[in-house]
Amino acid sequence: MLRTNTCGELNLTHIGNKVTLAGWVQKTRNKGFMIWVDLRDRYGVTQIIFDEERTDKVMLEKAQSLGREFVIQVQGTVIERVSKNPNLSTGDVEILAESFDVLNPSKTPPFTIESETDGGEELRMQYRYLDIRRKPVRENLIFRSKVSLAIRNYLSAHNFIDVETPYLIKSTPEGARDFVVPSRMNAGEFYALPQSPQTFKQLLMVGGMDQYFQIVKCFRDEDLRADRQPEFTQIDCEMTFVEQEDILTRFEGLLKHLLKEIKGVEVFEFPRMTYVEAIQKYGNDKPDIRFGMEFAELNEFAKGKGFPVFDQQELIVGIAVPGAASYTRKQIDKLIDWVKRPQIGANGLIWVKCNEDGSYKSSVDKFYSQEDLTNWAKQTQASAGDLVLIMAGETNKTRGQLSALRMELAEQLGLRDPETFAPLWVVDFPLLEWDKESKRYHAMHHPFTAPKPEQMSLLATDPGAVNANAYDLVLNGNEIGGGSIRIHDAKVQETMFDLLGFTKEEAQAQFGFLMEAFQYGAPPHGGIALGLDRLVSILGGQETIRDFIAFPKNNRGRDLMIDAPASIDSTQLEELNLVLKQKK
RNA sequence: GGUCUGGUAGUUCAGCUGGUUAGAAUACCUGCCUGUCACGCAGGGGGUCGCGGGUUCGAGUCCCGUCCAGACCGCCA
Repeated sequence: MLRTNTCGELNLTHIGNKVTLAGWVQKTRNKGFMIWVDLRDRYGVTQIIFDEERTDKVMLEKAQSLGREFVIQVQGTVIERVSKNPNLSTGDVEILAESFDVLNPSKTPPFTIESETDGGEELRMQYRYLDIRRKPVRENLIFRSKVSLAIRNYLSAHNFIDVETPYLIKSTPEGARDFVVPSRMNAGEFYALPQSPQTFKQLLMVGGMDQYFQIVKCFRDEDLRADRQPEFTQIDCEMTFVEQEDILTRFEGLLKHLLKEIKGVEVFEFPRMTYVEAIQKYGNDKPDIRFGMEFAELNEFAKGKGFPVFDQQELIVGIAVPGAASYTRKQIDKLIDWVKRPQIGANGLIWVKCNEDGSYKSSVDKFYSQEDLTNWAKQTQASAGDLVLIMAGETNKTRGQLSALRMELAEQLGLRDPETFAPLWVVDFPLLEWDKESKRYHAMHHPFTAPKPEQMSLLATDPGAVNANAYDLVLNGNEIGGGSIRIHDAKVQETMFDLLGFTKEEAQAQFGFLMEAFQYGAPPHGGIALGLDRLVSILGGQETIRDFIAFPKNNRGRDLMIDAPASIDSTQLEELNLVLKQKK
């Protein structure tokens, strides 16, 4: 071993010990008569001291040349500090250096290796190995490892078996765009990287594995966001002989376990909300319920009073913003500008101030009486001092816009406390979704999702009205997981493919293996997949997942460090049968 | 595919309605400093203002194009 101790463990109990430490030079402080070196490793920082009285002259001089991020090995004695540093776990002691070696010098790093670095995003990604030396990133990765272990422990304790499924599989047109891998040995043919191990985990159930899990990379070739990477990690699970309730209970248990183990937070039973309710009350299917501001539909209280802007609209809907009645004209105008931005695309915003004296002041006083405004306030559950904000327009669009406004206001008002955890289940998703562009139904979840058994007959008459045994786990306004009870009957699966516009031949070509498997005693089964990156970042109190991934890609899918993707040479292309060979 | 924001010293940024030699902080280098820990003090080096074109007597600043980065919409079963 090149060291006897780490840089994070020495304290007063080690006084007098001869130790050898190895690590990176975080910083040197040179007073001439004395040089302090902060030596850093994964475990912490320990101060090394060289001084003109106790240190050999040659060594003192050599210590002057130590630069940031040099890797050194130091031998010395643990001594008590004259002036201690309470901010450091090792702050009571220091190492009086007796000898040291530079194991490897370092160029001056392009940004400071500090918690509050001066480096921008792009540079940090380009030199990610330096970025990972920084405490926040390092701790995020350690945190992820802890969460991951807690998940394995919980699932193992509940009899789940970890099984690996293949990465080189077959492309299917449903769902996200696939990443594709050319096959050298099968000219002109391609593998696809899995968007999820969906069919394989179902086949594991047919194979009698009973309860499966895998913490697994999945790949989707779609545009990225702060919380979306082209390759991401899922906690993929499937259970046999279960109903929806069994899965909700088990995975509610998992999240409770994580919150308790990792955050020390006790959460009681998760609320359940239907998809329809979520859309009506929050304008989206992943509501943040850490705060109120629920939607109130005001059609019957606002139409027919001679205000033309409202009269012609499909939906009039409002929210009460707590304590915002004191907003100035300027502040309100800023909100109106915000919703009018092309990203939101609203026409405007009607406001009502609920004054402390019980009166109302609004932007539409010309059209509405105090009584009307009282009704609006009542519907939105506004109390004195609140500001009611109202939007109107086409139903889906308006809900989406108000939902964006609700989140923005909550952000501004500090209602999105990262250390508060408000999980819930959203249930009863529609089975199918009508796609205007392709003029056909799409599976809302995926094509293997089972319809509600009692609605089976509707499948033939009114498929759009059928709900699925599908559910999402939502945490603080983020979808962190989703799943369903699956179809295990070959005939039902065939009907489903038919509804989704597959011909018999297409269904057979793409999913024949699955429908065949269903004919050999496939058991009822269902499952769920949770996004690990997102879950970890939310538990870690952050919005972007990138700093919980060791080597993430940027918003164009590039790895700035290794500079991928990159072109490949013509020999490789030829081998893969991607270009025609030149005749010689 | 679209909308928006940004690109100026190693780095993070400032630079007004276009006007002499483009600044600050930090990092880096040198010197000083008897207990530092965001050390302090004095000094120094460091710039093709992303790239290309245009307008102008004059462009970091205005216009067009382009590249790069970030956020969002579409997309993500």
